[in-house]
Amino acid sequence: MDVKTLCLGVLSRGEASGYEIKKAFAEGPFSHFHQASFGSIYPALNALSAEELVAVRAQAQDKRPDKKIYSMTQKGRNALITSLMAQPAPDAMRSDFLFILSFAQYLPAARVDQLIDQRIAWYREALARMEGCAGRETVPAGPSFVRGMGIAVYRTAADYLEANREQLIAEIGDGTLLVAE
Amino acid sequence: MDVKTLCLGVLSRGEASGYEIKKAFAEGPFSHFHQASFGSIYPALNALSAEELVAVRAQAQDKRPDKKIYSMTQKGRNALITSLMAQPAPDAMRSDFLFILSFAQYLPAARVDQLIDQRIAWYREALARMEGCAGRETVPAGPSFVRGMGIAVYRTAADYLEANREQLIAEIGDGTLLVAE
DNA sequence: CCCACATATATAGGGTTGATATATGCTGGA
DNA sequence: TCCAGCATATATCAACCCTATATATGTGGG
Repeated sequence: MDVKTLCLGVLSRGEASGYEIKKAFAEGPFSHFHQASFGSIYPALNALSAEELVAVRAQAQDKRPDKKIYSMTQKGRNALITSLMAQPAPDAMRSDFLFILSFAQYLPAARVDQLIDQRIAWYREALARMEGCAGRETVPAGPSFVRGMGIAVYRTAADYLEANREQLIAEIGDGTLLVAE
Repeated sequence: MDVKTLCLGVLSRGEASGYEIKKAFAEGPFSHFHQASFGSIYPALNALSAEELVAVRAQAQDKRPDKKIYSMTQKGRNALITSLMAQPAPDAMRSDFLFILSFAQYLPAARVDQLIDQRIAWYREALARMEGCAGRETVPAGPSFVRGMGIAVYRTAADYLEANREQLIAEIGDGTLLVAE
């Protein structure tokens, strides 16, 4: 699933600028299962535009770069459906947090404690965001299902950290550092 | 967390070849929270070798390329600890599956059904693998904690899919395709 | 009052993935 | 039995993507 397809997906929900598409991945409804950066979004929008899968409309702004508002064409809609029908790549998680924790026995207990604190806070914040954006208008079945899964998984993760952190801290004696300072 | 650090992490558990490191990310104990490909592992091992963070030992093999067995040096051990003490990058999930499902209302119900089937099977298989590798030898606190979290999260995900799939299928009428054909 | 942040687009540089190349033994289905 | 596909084992390249940076300015908190 390349960034071009991800952009088409966002645009299928309504017109948007590159900046707004970025926000959809940073904080919006796609944030818990896909991300994309400016460095890939802007070239992708140019390519989509060249292929006529999206249309551009420049909105002049005072003392700012013109806002380029993109909207999906019928051709783009067809291309999106085709991509959605293709076999999805296997899911992938990347977590420096879990990688680091898998070496917990070599780290100071205070450090492990702090990392878990931060991670729980992050999950709780994400959960508040995801649970908060309910209710306003009727949500279609797809987004509702996906959102529910995100909430269930995040809640499990946060609960696990809270339930098992003390045991982990207890088991890693502070004297087992690989390097003494 | 670049691939060099990930390789050091694998090597901290014992010497290994590039091929074996790849397997640790594809099916091994790191597979559910990090991945790395040959295209990044082999250059990373060369760089680590040049920096003397790992040592290489060539094992001649019959009618096969020599197996290069890497082992971590004390310098490498220090470098790993330093990396583990740095602030971790935020966790990220990439799931084409969830992206596609968030457009479920535009897809044929049979397709959605099939995708969920595949995904549940994938989770169950991963769970069997993760639960299976228990018991053999005493597992340190870090890996045990991380493994437990992976199991908890995967089980929640699989259970959610099984509990909510029928409702999703029921809600997406098959006549709402964006493209006929 | 100033620093940090939000808006808004764009690009260069560097890291990663996925596909491909090379070479061979083993195994399961036709 | 034969062959296709998979596992072992290393290596490289193009395509893709992320991080950091550049540019320009309004706004809000300390």
